[in-house]
Amino acid sequence: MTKPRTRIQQRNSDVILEAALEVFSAHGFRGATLDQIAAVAGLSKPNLLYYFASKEAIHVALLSGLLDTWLDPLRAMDPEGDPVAELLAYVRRKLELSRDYSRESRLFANEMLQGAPRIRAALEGDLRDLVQQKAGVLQAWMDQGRIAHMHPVHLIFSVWALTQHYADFEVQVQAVLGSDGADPYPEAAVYLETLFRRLLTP
Amino acid sequence: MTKPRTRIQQRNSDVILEAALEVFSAHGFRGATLDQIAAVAGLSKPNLLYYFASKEAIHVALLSGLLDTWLDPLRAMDPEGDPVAELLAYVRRKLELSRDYSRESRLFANEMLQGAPRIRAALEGDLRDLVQQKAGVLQAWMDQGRIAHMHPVHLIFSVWALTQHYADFEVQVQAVLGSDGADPYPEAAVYLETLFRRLLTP
DNA sequence: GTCTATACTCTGATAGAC
DNA sequence: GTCTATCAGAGTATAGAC
Repeated sequence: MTKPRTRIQQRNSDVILEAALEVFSAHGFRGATLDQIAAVAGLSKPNLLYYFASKEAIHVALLSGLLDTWLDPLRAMDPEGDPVAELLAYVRRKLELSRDYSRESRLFANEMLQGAPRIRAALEGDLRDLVQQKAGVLQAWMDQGRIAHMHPVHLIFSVWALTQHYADFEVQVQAVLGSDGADPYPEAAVYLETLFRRLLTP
Repeated sequence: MTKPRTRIQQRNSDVILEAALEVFSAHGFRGATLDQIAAVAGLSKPNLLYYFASKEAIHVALLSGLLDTWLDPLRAMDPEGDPVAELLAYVRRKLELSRDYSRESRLFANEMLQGAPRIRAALEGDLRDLVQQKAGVLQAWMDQGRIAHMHPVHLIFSVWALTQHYADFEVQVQAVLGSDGADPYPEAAVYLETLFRRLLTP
């Protein structure tokens, strides 16, 4: 990862990362080539390697920080708020992430499928800690009878699985929902709100 | 795809496909190399290419037929049976697939993430038709008041997303659920049965 | 900072002996 | 049918001019 100083350097760095996101998310790490990234970025291949030490370095730069963004909606879940409202807001924000950052979702999914070689430490550290902490919050809400009883960690998994599905399996969703290129997200938002409302009501 | 005649040919074909599944599911199509597959299969690289015309041919051989296996549990959902029981049985069988065929699940997920270049036709044909047909069955059950009202296609997506998550994001599930290498599937089975029971009850 | 040219490695596929 | 040896192409990274 480079440490850009000037505006031009910052801008080119950003252009490269944007192009790399496009290519890595669509083809995976090995499937992507520097030629493709350079073409999308509108730069020459050696110029990419002037800003980043290696292909691997570009990939790492993309992944680091992504997990944080990904977990922000969960972090935002307020123990002092209304349980059902907090959870529904979490689901809604997570679905918006899937819609607005679907490439990031697929990049992350690619990494998971391959055993998370580059971010396993973060999974077993920050991610695990945050989930366990929020699971405690959920458990307290259940004990107070404010939401229905269930395994709190699997409940969080459900939010992830159901929302990310629309980004990661976008092709399949489109193929099934029809020939028309209609946006499935409004329907999904309504559906998921209904699902979680029914699930959580004590 | 070769057409094996003798038992030895059949057996080597199977050994190659098993090795290829192992490697492709862990690294994706481009990430996998014939050297790796040959090593796992215990054969030489040219010998692989005696049985299959190319790397691509091995991959296609794996994918074709996989979709069928994957959809069998949905096909088995009986319009004449008890709605809630049929759906819960579907969820249970799908979760068992995730547990017993997690590599196949990841192979499939890899293909989806990259836009399903090799099976898009099947998605827009057989898959779409089956889902639409079963969505009709679900809709009828809802109209009869036997299960709660919701979007039937998204309901099917939910089954897929929730069950496949345990195979595709296995690393993350393990990382979060703990240091102990405990099997998350029994818990998941109980959790998902509760979830769908609550969701479906009118 | 950016480019052209190129070195070098990896990998899919083939040739040909046995 | 299976192997060793090898080719040809792709792809990462570097050298060096401008």
